[in-house]
Amino acid sequence: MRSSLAIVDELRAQIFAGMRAGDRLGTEVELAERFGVSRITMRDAVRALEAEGLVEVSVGTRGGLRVADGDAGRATEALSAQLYLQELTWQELVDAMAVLETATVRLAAERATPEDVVRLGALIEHPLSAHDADFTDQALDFHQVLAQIGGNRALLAAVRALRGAQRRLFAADNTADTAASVTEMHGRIHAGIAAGDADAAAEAMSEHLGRLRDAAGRHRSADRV
Amino acid sequence: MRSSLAIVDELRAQIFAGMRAGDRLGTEVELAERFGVSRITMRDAVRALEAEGLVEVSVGTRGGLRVADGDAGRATEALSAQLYLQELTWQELVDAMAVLETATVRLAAERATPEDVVRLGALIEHPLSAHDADFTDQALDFHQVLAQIGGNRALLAAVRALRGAQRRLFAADNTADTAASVTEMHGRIHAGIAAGDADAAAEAMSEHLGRLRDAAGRHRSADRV
DNA sequence: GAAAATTTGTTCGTATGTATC
DNA sequence: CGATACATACGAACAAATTTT
Repeated sequence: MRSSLAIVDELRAQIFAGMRAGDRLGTEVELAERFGVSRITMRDAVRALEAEGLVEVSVGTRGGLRVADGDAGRATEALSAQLYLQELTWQELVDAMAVLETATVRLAAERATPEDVVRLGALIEHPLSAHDADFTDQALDFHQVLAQIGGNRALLAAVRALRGAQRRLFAADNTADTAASVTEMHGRIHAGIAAGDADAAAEAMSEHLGRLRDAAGRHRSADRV
Repeated sequence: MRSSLAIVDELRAQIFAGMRAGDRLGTEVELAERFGVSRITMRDAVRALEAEGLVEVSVGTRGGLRVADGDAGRATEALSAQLYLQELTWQELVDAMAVLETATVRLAAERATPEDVVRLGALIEHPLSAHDADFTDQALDFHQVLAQIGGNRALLAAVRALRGAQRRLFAADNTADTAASVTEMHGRIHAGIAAGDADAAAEAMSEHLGRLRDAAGRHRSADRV
């Protein structure tokens, strides 16, 4: 058994037992001494904690380890990678999208500022064509910004975590038809958000997802994504 | 800039460019040579990839780095920690729960096997009292098993990711009244699942969440969890 | 702005534990 | 059981970055 794992567990527990973002944990050398290991072993633990997004490391005087201020980005990417590796079924993915996206689009419609409307609009202003490499990413950005505008960080993280699986799926399924449909539906969703009409936006989202489900889902509902 | 970070990025990209669980990435020494760094620097990258749950490391002949088979558990815990550190608002948490739990309870009602019903029932058979240290954990287990039965791994991961924030919140809000309400509502949800009645189960869940919202939410809707 | 102090980043060499054949 | 391949772990040292003086 690797001794750095025990250190990771102990420091994680320490953080959860009341520490807050920004609190100091000490330097590599101090911690190595405290746990009675070499600096190399301590570094193993530090890298793991850092990758988990739990600590931040800085060099120089007053540097060392600090409790990270929550940035779910890294952890969300890791979860996204896991869902990708787990090879979600098409069914699981569209179901999860339906649940999350109809919720975030309603929140977004209720809370969008004029700046938000502009930011969202920028993502549909210059629609890409189906064979453009960035097409899928731009479309996914639209949904992510929607979740951002919704303002619920837990739901935003969930939407982001789907990205890995979505990319694999949608990139494999890019026809001119679906691209046109996506562009049209995003436009209607944007209009609903701009008008502050949650029902209209949710209705457009629902139709958008329904089309995605029909277009590719018919012949692969049991397939892995 | 740390060179191990570039290595992490490159290997992550390589994994996403078509590799699958179990595929070999090489040994530490091979990879260190390939990237032109020392073994220690390579180890930094390995620890980070491992903490992200992307690779698995084994010793001995035929050992080295392999692409991990997706186990979302680790990444989900990391995300849970992040949402904890971000200090979600009470509002964000109950909204996210409402979205996720009403979806998973419906799926569970549709798909539960007799064994699932028994497993879920075991969690409400011996209700704990409010001052019991495990009360909150048992209640959260109930929701988690519900999501498991639902069979959607993306939604299950999202439900699990809320756990850190939920624990902090509910543990601080344990009165005998809420405990009684939780026990009663879980019982009704279980009955709905057992009967395969998605509407009844969803209705009970909705009331359950509504009570939680009312009970503690009145005086702290803007508070951090 | 320059020098000093602090701390991580990186390297080499070496020894040990562990899994596979 | 022995040989091999591999990660784990240690110590000493220098380079690079950052903050304080």
